[in-house]
Amino acid sequence: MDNWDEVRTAYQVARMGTVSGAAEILGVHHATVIRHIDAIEARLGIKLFQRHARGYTPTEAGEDLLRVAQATEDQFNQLVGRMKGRGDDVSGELVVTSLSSLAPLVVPVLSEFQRVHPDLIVRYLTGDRLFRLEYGEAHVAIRAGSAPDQPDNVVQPFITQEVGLYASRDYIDRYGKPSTIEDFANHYFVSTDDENSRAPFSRWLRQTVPVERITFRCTNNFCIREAVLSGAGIGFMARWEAARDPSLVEVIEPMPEWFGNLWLVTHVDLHRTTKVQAFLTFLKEQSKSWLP
Amino acid sequence: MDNWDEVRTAYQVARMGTVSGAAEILGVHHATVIRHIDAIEARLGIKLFQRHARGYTPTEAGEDLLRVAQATEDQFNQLVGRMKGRGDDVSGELVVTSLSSLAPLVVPVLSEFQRVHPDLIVRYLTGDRLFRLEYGEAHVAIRAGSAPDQPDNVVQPFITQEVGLYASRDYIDRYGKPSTIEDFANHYFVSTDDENSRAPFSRWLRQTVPVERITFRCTNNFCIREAVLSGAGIGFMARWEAARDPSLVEVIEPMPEWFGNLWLVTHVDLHRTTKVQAFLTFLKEQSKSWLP
DNA sequence: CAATGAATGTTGAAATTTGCACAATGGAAC
DNA sequence: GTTCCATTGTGCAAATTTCAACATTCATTG
Repeated sequence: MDNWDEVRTAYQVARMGTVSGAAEILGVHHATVIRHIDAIEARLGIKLFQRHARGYTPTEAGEDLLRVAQATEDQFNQLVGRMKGRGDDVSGELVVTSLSSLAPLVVPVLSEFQRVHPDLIVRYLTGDRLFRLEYGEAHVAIRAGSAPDQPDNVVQPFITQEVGLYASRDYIDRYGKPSTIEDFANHYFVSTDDENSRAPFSRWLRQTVPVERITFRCTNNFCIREAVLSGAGIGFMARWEAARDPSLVEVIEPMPEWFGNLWLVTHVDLHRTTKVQAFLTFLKEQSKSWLP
Repeated sequence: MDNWDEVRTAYQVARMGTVSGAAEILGVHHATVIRHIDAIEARLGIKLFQRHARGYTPTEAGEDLLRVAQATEDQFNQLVGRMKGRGDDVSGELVVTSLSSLAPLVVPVLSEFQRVHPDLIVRYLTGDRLFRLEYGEAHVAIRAGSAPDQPDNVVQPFITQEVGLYASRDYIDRYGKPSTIEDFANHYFVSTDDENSRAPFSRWLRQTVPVERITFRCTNNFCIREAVLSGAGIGFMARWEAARDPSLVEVIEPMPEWFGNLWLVTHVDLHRTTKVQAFLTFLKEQSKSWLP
């Protein structure tokens, strides 16, 4: 069965009983219909219709085809309905990925978004590796760093990630609070284990503080937070993150050069879909409350 | 969903994940595949695939289409299997029509044929009106008279219907047996009520015997037989029919001009099918035993 | 019984689709 | 980093399909 259009033509002829009627429904010339029928019969080597001057009467095989194609048309119509519906409202899956450190911000938004759209299934992917939009692994990505520049991706600025240098009250009580940057050489610092981290505050720390004073290093942002809270040293944290914990003390006034930008990235093929757009506007709206 | 071929193309792309792979399976150029995908997406206004350098990844809608089209292909393959199977062996329906007077001959043949092909459903149509092959009302017709000459029908000579003039022994005992044709004027005859009957023996009777001597007329062949058996008069019967009843006496030697030909007629579209051919050869084989 | 109308069937011209050649892209391996 | 390979994307000619107009057939109707 190499030509589904011919099946469709034969189906309409079987349904109508005449070539002309089928041609009108299909919106083609009746000669086309005749040729389709001749072609499919020749290819299968089976007569589907008995021809007479008053029309085409399906043979047993033709009746069988009629039933099958009827079901097929129903299936296709339902499919289109589902696809159109999916295009117009927000349902199905929404797959979002970000750095795991943003989870405390993103998860409440996703949760609320799901509550607004009960038909939606939310998948939030965080992990070591980057989930790739171009393979359909995610619909929306929240990325950090300099503006990504992939041709198939639609990138828009999201927020500026404001960070500060924090220590726990315990730490201040024990070692004092550094008053100047020069004083940093006498303190302990918590940072990422990745020496190539391109986060602006990481680079600033590497340039400003002697490496031997970075005495606690880990790969995961949650660990850094825990380390700072437990008094292991001074470390960078997002301001919104630090604000949640009253035991944290801002060591020095934040410097704008620490701040990095976050970007909202979508694949160009999905960017215009209602679902993705709905989520993007929702996300931007919610994020306004993240900064004072 | 106006173009089922494009659905099929999209299906293969979703299955393979690449345009090239789909093109190879479909036996078309990859440019064609790309154009089909573009066309169906444009028509539906829905993205089915995310394009990237390593291939096409189906979106949700694409996955949905994949499932539906997969089922469709299965259905079509099963359909072809059924149709081919039906073409190659003898099953389904076999619809035969004839003059009702031939039933005693035809029914045993049909019965035996059905026994040889247990999957077959036999429908034997006899009735006042002619069942028409060109509307698919029957697959095979056994017709009498001069060779039918319809363009869509395949006609082949079947047998010569040999008839004779019979009377019951009762009748002979009562009225004697006419020795010559001239003697007919003193006898009683049974015949059809149809004055326009074109059966050769009917015409011969109308020309040979005074109409007032045709004293028993009926529309049905069975009635004629019963009338002759009950001694109502002398009447024409098929020789095979008369041979079954020992109480019948052949009044005079049969004349060849009484005999009419029977024809096997099939619609041209069905004539070459295995089922019809199998029945025709079976019927001809069996009919050899009808004549001595 | 002739006229009518609705259907199929056939032919050449037009439009659409397809195939081919080549360019461009991006990932993977070395 | 460079090369290789598989893949997508595009312009143009060729092949195929489709359309339009006619001829034909057959049942119906007045």
